[in-house]
Amino acid sequence: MNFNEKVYNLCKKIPKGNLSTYKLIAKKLNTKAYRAVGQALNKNPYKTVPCHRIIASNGHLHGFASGLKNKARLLKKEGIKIKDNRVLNFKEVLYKF
DNA sequence: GCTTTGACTCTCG
DNA sequence: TCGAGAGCCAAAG
Repeated sequence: MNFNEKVYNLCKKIPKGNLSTYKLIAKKLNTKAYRAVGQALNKNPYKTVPCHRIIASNGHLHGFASGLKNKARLLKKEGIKIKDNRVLNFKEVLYKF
């Protein structure tokens, strides 16, 4: 299994209503390639990967490809509060694997 | 095969 | 609190 697939695999494990960060994923993979994780998710070929559930480590939405508004609304539907591109209840919905 | 770039994060001033 | 620099890894040019 290559690096990207590991990333996708972990993302799919995030339950609905939760989210995670690049940092945690990289940590779980025993690497510090935070940026590589972002790259992999940016152009992930798998529709099954909920890439919108992955955000920056400080709970800030750091710029998604398909528009922050869209992703923010999507997350809201799952019970995550978004305001000004930031996750309000970040600590509560953070999934730590 | 080397260089650049990017949905990142940490540290320092 | 905020910006700049460094470190990290993979993919594209």
